[in-house]
Amino acid sequence: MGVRAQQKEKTRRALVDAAFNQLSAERSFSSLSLREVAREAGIAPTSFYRHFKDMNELGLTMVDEGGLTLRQMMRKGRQRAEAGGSVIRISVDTFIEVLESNPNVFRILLHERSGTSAAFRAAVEREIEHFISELAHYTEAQANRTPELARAQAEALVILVFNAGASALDLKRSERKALADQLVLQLRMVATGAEALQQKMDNRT
Amino acid sequence: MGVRAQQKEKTRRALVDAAFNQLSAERSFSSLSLREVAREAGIAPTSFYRHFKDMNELGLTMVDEGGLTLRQMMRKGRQRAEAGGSVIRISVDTFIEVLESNPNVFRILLHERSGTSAAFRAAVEREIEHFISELAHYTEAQANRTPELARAQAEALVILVFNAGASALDLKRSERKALADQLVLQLRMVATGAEALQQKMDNRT
DNA sequence: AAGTTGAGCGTACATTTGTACGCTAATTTA
DNA sequence: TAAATTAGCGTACAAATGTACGCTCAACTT
Repeated sequence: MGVRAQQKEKTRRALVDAAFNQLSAERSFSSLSLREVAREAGIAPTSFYRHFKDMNELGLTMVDEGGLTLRQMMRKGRQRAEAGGSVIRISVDTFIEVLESNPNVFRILLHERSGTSAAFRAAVEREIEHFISELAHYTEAQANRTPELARAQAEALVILVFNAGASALDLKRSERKALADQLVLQLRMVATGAEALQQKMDNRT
Repeated sequence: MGVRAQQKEKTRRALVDAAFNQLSAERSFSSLSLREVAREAGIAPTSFYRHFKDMNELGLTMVDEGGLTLRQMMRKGRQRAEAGGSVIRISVDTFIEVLESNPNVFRILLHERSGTSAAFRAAVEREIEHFISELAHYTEAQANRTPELARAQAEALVILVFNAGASALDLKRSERKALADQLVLQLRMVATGAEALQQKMDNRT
């Protein structure tokens, strides 16, 4: 890669990072202005356009990138689970850790999921869908579920986890422990219930 | 109430209604400007302040009012369920109807739940909490659950329902049917799972 | 009847925003 | 080496926003 392309990439990163850094509990992506992001990245407002068509394009980039980061981290955590122990417990703990080290990635996904732009909502849904289908395949193989049931189960699990994540963002570290415990209980409910429904169906035939 | 107070109340309503009417899939509350709302309500921008300290105060009013509306409608629907039939199925159908006739009430709750203002998030959480505790009490009595388990179950149910609601807002009527079916399945999972966990606990003693 | 209150208005202003346009200077290409 | 490309900048402008201020006049109070 030439010197020029390298520098361009660097500036682009600066923009993405600037945007991520400006996110907080009080500041959503859609409340950021192009000028603010450019200012934080240390470039002139008009230079922004050399990298993104508009703020929307930057936001979609962030969603994609964020979703990828999250999935990579969760996958790493899953390897821990293979060493033995409760899959649910370990996954929840991993999730909380991921959440704590990437709160802003999480925030943009959560907020734009119910956001004002169809493109954003679709992008977030796509990321969540990745989680769901990974999990559904896992469960289908592991627990011998009907595809339909596996899908419904996986979706329920992911939704509960994400929602707990949203709550966790507003909690102190000490309160997060209780939240995690309650989440584990709920996930067990779903898993147990899915198992029971599956057996009922199997016995019918 | 005097003529004067009556007129004031009327204008206040016009403001609240104007704000609700401007909400849509493409327009969130936080993207509304004070001037837009005033314009739609047919008053001068500066007159807005005779009714609300700022847009924040208007928004909180809308959340409270919206939550109340939703709960009243769901309660009415529950009476239908008492006539017999699956509680879950009837509740889900009621919910979809409520959603369809009040999409904007729903939108503001969903969006501000992950919003940028702590006051908003707290207000929405309060409304959701109402749903959860109503349901938890119902389950505790009906199905003889531990308070802890009843709470976890109720929370899981409400979260799944709200999330399905968020998805439903983006769907055509025909696709909503499938969504409702999947939701029913998930709710049954939780209910069945909770029952199984409860029995396991009971047998331990 | 006289005085007070307050809802609604119009004017005004400082800020912030997105973006069009044309320039510069360094890198890349030929 | 000469020509072409392009990242980044500065200037400029129209549009929109929140809100301060002071006025009016109908409704209420005394």
